[in-house]
Amino acid sequence: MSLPRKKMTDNFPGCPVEAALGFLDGKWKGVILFHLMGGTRRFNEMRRLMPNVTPRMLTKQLRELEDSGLISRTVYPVVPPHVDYDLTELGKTLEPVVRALHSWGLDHVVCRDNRIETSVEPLEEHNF
Amino acid sequence: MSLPRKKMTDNFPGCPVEAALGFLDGKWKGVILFHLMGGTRRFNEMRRLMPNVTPRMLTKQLRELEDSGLISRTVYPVVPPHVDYDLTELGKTLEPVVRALHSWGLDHVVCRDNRIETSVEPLEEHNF
DNA sequence: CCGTATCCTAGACGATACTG
DNA sequence: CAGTATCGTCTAGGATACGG
Repeated sequence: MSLPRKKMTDNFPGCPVEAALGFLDGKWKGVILFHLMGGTRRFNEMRRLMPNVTPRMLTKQLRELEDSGLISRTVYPVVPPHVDYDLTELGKTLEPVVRALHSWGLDHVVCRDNRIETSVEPLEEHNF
Repeated sequence: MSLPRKKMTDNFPGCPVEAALGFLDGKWKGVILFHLMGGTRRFNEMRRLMPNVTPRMLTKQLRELEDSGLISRTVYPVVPPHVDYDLTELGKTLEPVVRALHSWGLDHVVCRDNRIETSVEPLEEHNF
């Protein structure tokens, strides 16, 4: 039986920090989680929040987060299609981590246009 | 505090979370920072702490962290060579982030022994 | 002790176009 | 609206060997 061929040498994290970062690996995962902390989001809503992410990459990162158990994908079989993305309970446990990252970024990095972005129009207020 | 940039050519992050993660990008940076939180470390000391990292990769990640302003490298011109790595003041500001990652890893991931599991929800396998 | 020097490959990431 | 399908580039990361 062929196991998914990836190098089996050190496939597994040797340290909790490495393990945790493994879940955030990927260019957009942290940002996706951050935006989902503001509540349910739909696909094109995310695209609007993250204008530089191509649909292909957004799909890929969302699927990986879903496979990791951090977010859920809910499909409503209607026309036009309606898909909701949410944090799972496990995903919500990452909030302190994402909050710490966000706080550090605010304190130590100047973002594009010198403008600080927060999640746009959150369904629930979250003050960081 | 000065405003560090990884590289001048880097795209500006569109979100503080993305910005912060940019500094931790790389397979071993988080773990390196974590170990340096325990105090000054020397090169081969780090190798012992991270047995799976090749010297090439360790050097590379250390240099990038240094370029980011998160760690300092102190060379003592003696024989045999003696080099100390430490967190800078900026690097120390990342401690809450690294601690959050570490804590999450401890709470939700079981490392070693060829298995990785979460304690919250059943997870499919991960390839790290 | 503390690294470099080469060489190599998988896959991450992006651009663009298309679809049920 | 919410994605796929292709194709292409680039580089992070590893294996191995050597050097001051």
